[in-house]
Amino acid sequence: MTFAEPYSELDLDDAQLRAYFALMDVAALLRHRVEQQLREASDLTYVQFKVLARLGLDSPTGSLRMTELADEVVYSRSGLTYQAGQMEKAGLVERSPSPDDDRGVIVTITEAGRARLAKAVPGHIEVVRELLFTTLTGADVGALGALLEPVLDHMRASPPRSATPRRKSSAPQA
Amino acid sequence: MTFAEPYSELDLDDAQLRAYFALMDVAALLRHRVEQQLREASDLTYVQFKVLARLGLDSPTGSLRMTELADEVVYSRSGLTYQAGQMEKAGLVERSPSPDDDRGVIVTITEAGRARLAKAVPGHIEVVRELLFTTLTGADVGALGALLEPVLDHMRASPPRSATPRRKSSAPQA
DNA sequence: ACGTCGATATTCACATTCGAAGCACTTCTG
DNA sequence: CAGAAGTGCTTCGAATGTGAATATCGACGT
Repeated sequence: MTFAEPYSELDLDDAQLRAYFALMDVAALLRHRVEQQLREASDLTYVQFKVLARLGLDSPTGSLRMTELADEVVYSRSGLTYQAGQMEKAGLVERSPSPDDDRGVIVTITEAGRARLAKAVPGHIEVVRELLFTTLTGADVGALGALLEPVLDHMRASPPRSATPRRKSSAPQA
Repeated sequence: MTFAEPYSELDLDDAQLRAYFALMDVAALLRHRVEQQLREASDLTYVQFKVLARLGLDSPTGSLRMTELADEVVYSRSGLTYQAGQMEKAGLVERSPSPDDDRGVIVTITEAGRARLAKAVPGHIEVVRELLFTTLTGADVGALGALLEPVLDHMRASPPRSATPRRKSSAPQA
């Protein structure tokens, strides 16, 4: 895959293309495999796993607001509403109105949710270790993280989009 | 997010967790932004863009078999059938029976498809450059590719799954 | 206090994807 | 060559995710 030729100024060089494709493909494949493993071993989606992990491992109280979860796990509010519904039906989480803010909803992991999470974690880790880390040395892993974390910060900081600032277009005609 | 505590043996160390999450989050965010940009600028999906790029830039003849495309772009045959249908309806590709193999189908990019691709490429590159490459030096880019490509090879080589080889289970009692 | 604006969550219609089943053709085997 | 097994693609049903529209509530200025 080469975007070459007619776009000289805008082109990405070969190393950039390789890095870009490798990144996207590795992540997509890894996610696909992880998803399979979770489905078979614990009947969970990757998204559901992330929700449970966030609630059960990172939150002292075991609960978080819908919005906060949505921003981390999915790219739309409605997507989380759907998943929260599914997981509530399955008894993995509970929804309750926020005490401070009457329009807020707080999601809390249940005991069953914690159990499911505990059941899922080892297999999940196993897949990640096998697929992602067997070919990487300890130094590689450190380097990879060091390379990607600034990128992540940059992405989170940059505005979602709108107004692609085309260089010195004094007045966009129509 | 820490998978720590009760899974000592199976745990991932901190550097591994950070690399794993950074990788997944960077890829997910990048894909989301790219998808937005493509949608707005050229009314294409990421998947559709990949199909057009593969056909229009990598293939001398501008055509490939369904299966080949499916393996690269999506994780199921039916998924590609759907997209091929959409793109054919939009006039971006054509489907014709394979000469060698009467059950095979060959997808070919049309002139309109090439035009759409040409229209989409610069903006796509712009987003990738801005989001992924502004914080990386030339050396970083090389390192990232060098780190990830072996991983990709490893993943593609390892069997999709089935029979999780549990160490020395002499006979699976079914 | 009132009205406006922004934020929160949900509902709805729609698009995309997957897996299983089915069809048509090819290849292998006897 | 005939039957069996395998391939390539499509159809179908179900699951998931998104954005737009909606309803409710909080914050703020007048």
